[in-house]
This record gives sequence, structure tokens and C-alpha cells, in this order.
Amino acid sequence: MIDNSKNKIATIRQFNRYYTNVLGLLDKHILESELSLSEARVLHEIAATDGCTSKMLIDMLCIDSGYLSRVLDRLEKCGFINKAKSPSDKRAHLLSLTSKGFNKMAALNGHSDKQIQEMISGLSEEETSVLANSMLNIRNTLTHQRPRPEDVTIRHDLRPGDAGCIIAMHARIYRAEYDYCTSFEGYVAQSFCEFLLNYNPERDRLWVAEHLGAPVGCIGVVNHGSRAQLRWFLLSSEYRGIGLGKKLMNMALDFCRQCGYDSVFLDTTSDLPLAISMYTKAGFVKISEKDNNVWREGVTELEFELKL
Amino acid sequence: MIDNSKNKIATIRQFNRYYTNVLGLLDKHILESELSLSEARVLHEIAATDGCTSKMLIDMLCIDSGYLSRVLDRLEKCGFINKAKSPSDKRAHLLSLTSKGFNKMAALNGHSDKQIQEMISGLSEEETSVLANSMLNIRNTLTHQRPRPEDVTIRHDLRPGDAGCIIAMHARIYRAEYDYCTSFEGYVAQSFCEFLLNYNPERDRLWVAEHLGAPVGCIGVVNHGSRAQLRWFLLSSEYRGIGLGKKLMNMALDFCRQCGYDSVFLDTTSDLPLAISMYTKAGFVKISEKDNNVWREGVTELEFELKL
DNA sequence: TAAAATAGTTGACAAAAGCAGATATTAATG
DNA sequence: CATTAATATCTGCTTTTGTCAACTATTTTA
Repeated sequence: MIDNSKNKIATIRQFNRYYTNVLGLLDKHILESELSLSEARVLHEIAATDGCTSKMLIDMLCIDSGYLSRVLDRLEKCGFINKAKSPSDKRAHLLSLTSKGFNKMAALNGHSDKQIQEMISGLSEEETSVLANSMLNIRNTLTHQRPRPEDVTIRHDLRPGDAGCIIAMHARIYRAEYDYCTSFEGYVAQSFCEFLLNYNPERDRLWVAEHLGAPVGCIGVVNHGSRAQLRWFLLSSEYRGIGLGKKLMNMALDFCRQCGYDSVFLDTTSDLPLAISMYTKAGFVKISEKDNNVWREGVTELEFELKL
Repeated sequence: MIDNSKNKIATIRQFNRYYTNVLGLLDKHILESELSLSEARVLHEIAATDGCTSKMLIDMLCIDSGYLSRVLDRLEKCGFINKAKSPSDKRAHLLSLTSKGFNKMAALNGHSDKQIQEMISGLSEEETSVLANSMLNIRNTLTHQRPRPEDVTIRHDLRPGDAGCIIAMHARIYRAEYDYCTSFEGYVAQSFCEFLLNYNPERDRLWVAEHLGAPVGCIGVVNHGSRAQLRWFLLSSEYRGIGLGKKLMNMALDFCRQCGYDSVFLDTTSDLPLAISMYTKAGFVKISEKDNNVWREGVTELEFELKL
């Protein structure tokens, strides 16, 4: 782990220098097309930007306005873009790609992809994933992007390591948010031990929500004869409030209905008002409560139930 | 997770375009110095390269030889670099920085750092770490660097999530290398449950080896009265053979001696000849063996012991 | 309604980068 | 060993890229 902020900045600086070289190498193919690097960048930005104008390109690409004007002229003469008077502002033009422009861009991307393919040809599947995920991480971090729920995948195929990751997630989140002690991770481990040793794909299920290859949420259903137990309902804080919790809950309850369980019960604590409100919204009813001071002082354990 | 290779390539292409913009922004500060971007890159490369010559710069920076010749002239006239005839090849010059050149480079780095600082000022500690680690990941992956043992940190402060991560690591590695089944992860979880519920920092210890913020190896010592149990001795495959295993083992045994344990025992299986050879090298002796067909067919469980 | 600001264009110019040929030296080949 | 091929660098010339400032047309602000 890179520990102090000075090291981090140095790491970033070194990466920038390194990646300047990488990009220089990869951009060479553009020079072999009839376009210059700037022209290619402008073309891409026009394609990616809705209602694109010169001003927007100047801001996004930090390009000189005079230079851009000539670049746009050239692109128009080549038949790659259209310039249309903006109806809302007669000074400005709306820029858009022609179909020829789209084809050109596709060709550029194709070349680019071939080069990237070559660059990663010596890497393993695993390494390529690490690479792509790291790049997504950087972009998301620097653009302050909140994760979009459609980028989060949910699966229930119980891969090796799923249980361990979710144990770790529980421990970290409950420590950070509720200051639970070390033994809490032990109890979660215990619960997964039981789950894994008795695992029956027909009656038990664990859903893992993943983003950028890392687990960000989960929910589980555990077989108890005619009753099912809902367990491990948890989301990383950044992934709350975007509908993921509801989605996980619905998946779990649908599975319970499919399996023909009579009812679903769950244990939770008074620490989790947000989860509790989701349970009651889904129709769960509190059926018992008792004190539990093991993980933290003053916690009340609650049991909820939902008749199916 | 980015699933297929087409998506990965597209992700990389998008990142490249995105990062071109980032670098363009960050490189602006150089234009405000008396150097051009190329001159600054050349200066850095000379500083970083031992016995640097023009040819090496041409290869590394992909710069035109004629252009480079002039760039070097300018840098020499400014007093930033020295050109000395190479003794081994009278055609070539050895390039090196003058002290003035070093100062200039330090100033450039300072400016660069200030800009980076500004860029990451809106990010949390956590996000900055993700950023820097992702960048290191990219560089290490693309340059095919084997992890250096000195970049791996080993700690034993038992943080929340450590146990879960190590459970996951066990499950993944034993599945990939020995095809152990799902229940194996359950048994590992069970062992950590016991460990965490009885954890006593004076007598129990868990070491986690980390690289780029992720666990890559571990070893543990568990209190059994006058005897200690060695557990969870494991390294990710890429981190084997660089002395890390020995280091972990020594740390664990030193701790056992410090605690005054009489002996150390451990359970392992016939599947792990590499680990077994490390145990015997450390002085462990086999004291029993029995069959165990739970995790995989035909596995023999072995018990080893070391008198301290 | 006049002044200030904005979107974009154009001409003049400077800086950056590339190409081709030249020179000195070294390596390779018969 | 002599000759040829290859290499490292430099120089003159050219093209490409990028910058600056002045200018028009329009919109916003005071």
C-alpha cells in the first residue's frame, strides 16, 4: 500500500510520465491515417458530445480557438462533419458527424484496438482484467462518478472466495459505521461456515453485487426446512440509494417464492434503521427482540418475518 | 467486472483518450517554464537513464533523431546537460545532467506535484489510494514487472476484513491449484471463527503480506496452551520464490519463541509439497498422517511438529 | 440602449516535428 | 584485410502544428 500522500503524488507523477510514452506509441497509427492527432481527438469529441459546439470543444480539449476553427474547416472539407447554425444562438454552430465521419471514426477505433490488442497480447486474462479495471478506477475516481446501478452486476453462482470477501465486507463496514469489535467478523465467518458446509444450490443462494470486479453488496437465502432465512443483506456505502438494495431484496424474495418456502425470517440489530425500513417496506414484521452486547454496547437484536 | 476481451479493449481505448486530456491539462505548466514538453521529457529521461545516449532517447521517447539533436543542443546551451564523448563508441555521446539540470528537474517536479495535488484535492484519502494503486497496477502490468519483495509489506495488526480476505484467498488458490470444493472455504471460515472469538494479541497472531493494497500472503499462530499452532501459511502464486514465505515463517516462529511456547504444530495435506519442504527445512518433523477425502479425493492430512 | 462579453473567423507568425542527405565511426562479410 | 553494410549523430530544408491578436456577428449585462 502506498502510505503517505507525498509518495502517492510521486506515484501519480511517475505514472503520468510513463503513460505519456505509452500514448505516444499508441497514437502513432493516427499519423498514418490522413488525420492529425488533434483532428482525431476533435472528431471523437464531436461524436461523444450531444449538441456539440466549438466552445465546448475548446473547453474539453483545451485547444486554441483559432486552431480549432481551421481543424473544423478541414474536417468539413473532408466530409467528416456537418456544421449547422445553432437555432438558439446565431453566433454558434452545431457540429455533428456525417456517416462518412462515423465510418472514419470506426476505422480509427479499429486501428487503435488492434494496437491495444498487440500491447496486451503478452498478458494473461487475469492481468488484462487488472489493467482494464485499474483504468476504469482511475477514470471514475478522477471524474467523481457515482457508480451507476447498470454497471453493477449481480450474480449467484457461488465462486470460491465469495464468502471470504463478504465476510471481510461485513467486518469493514460494521467497524467503520457502527464500531463493531473483532469478534463480529468471527460470527459472520461462523455463519458462512454453516452455509458452505450445508450448501444446496436448490435451496440456498448467495447473490454478490460486483462493480469493477470487486464485491460491493450481497444478500443470501439459507434453507431452514419450510422456512428460509434472509442473511447478509449489505451494501457498501457508495452503492446505497441507487436501487441496488431493493433489487437484491427482490431477487432473494423471488427465489424464496420459487423454492416454495412458507415464510422468510431474518435477524438484524437496532443499529440498522435503513435496512429495517427496507424490511418493513417489503412486508416483514417484527416478531421478537432481545439485547446483545457482544459486538457493541447497547445493541438490540431483532427478528423479523414475512409470510409468503 | 469487465467480462469479455472486446469490452476490455474498449475500456482501454476510452481510458487512453480520457487520459490524453488529463495529461494535456497537466503538462501545461511546462509550457510556462522555459522548456518545451519534449525538452522536459528528454531531461527526465537523461536523469533516469544510466549512460544515456541519443540512441537510447530515440528508442525510449520515439523522437526524431534530427529533432532530438537540436533539443540536446538547446539543453546544452542552457547548461542543463553535459555531452561527453563515449569512450567505447566514438560516434556516440554520453549525456548527463549538470547540477543546474537537476535543479531544473526538481523545479519541474515541484510544479507537477502542485498540479497533481490540486487535481486530487477533492478526493478522499481512500480515493487517492485507489488512484495511486491503480496507476501502479497499470505500470507493473504493462512492464511485466515481477513484484519485488521489498514492495510487499507485512503487518500483524489484525484489521477488520483481514480474516475474510484470507479466507477468500485460501478458497481461490486451493480451487485453482488443487480443485478443492466449496466446503473447503467453509472449513477455513470455521478456523477463523475460532481464531477471532478467542483472539488474544499476546498469544495469537496473524501476519498479512500486502502488495498494492491487496493481501498476497499470510501466516498465523494460534494459542493452544503451551503449544502453538501454525496456520494459514499461504502465498499467491506470483509471490512465491522471492523469499516471502521464508520471511513469514521466520516471523511466526520468532513470535512463538518470544511467547515462550514449548512447541509448534501444524496440519497440512499431501497436496502441498512446496510448503512441506519449507516446514522440514525449518525443522518441523512429521508426527502423524491420515486420509481426508472431504475437499478432494485422495488427500492425506499430515501433522508436523517443531520443538522450540 | 450602449457597453461588455461571447462564439467564432482570419492573417501573420513562431515553435515543433519530420525528412533526407551527409559525416564519422563501428560491425559484418567475403 | 579490405570492402561493404550498418549505426550514431548532425545539418539544411520543409511541413505541420499551434499561438496571438485583431476582427465580425451576436448575445448579455448594466
